[in-house]
Amino acid sequence: MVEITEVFKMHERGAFLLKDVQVKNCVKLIRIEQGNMTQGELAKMIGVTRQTMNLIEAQKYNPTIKVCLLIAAALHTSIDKLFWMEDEE
Amino acid sequence: MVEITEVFKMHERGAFLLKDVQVKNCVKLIRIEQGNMTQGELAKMIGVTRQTMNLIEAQKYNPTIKVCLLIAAALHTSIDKLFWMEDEE
DNA sequence: TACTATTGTCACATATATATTACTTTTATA
DNA sequence: TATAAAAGTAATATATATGTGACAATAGTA
Repeated sequence: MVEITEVFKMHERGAFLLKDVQVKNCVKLIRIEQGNMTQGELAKMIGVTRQTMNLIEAQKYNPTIKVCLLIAAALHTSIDKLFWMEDEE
Repeated sequence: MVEITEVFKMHERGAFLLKDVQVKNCVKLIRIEQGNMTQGELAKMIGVTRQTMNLIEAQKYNPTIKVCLLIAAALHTSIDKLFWMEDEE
């Protein structure tokens, strides 16, 4: 896992971070911990489909900040604890 | 401004939050405070266009978590400090 | 005032987040 | 084991985030 300060140094070297960085999340872990709700329940709470929630948990989507804020609220946590950046590969 | 706990109570009442909630941010304020860089400079650092950064600061876009994480890193802060939810209207 | 940098904005094109429907695979539980 | 619930996934459609190019409006500065 790359620290934010480390990622910041990357672009100081001139890299275009948007393409070099990959977003990870622990939504599934926290969903199970927090009340053990299902993907479908969480999805319904925030107003997206179960399939969308599935893809977000599988880290195949780059969700919008709106959806992320709603997930964080539903799981009683913060975005900073749910999503972070890693190096590509 | 609506507290996260308050927003959470909304969906406990059965609301579909995705359509009822609106995302606000203070990117422009923090960009000026943090080294007084321009929209164009910030955009280049994270690899989006100046126009995209302009629309994000004007709160006309619902940016992806990836872009938000990069903005937070570039501005030496966290997503939780840059983005929050408010009631529609 | 004049000149320049910065910001705002528009029209159009493209990529992708999300929805919908349906099906298979896995997990839990009787 | 058998059955159902949950999760994974695929195809297709739609909405929208983002890119590109251009130009107007604003702010800063000589």
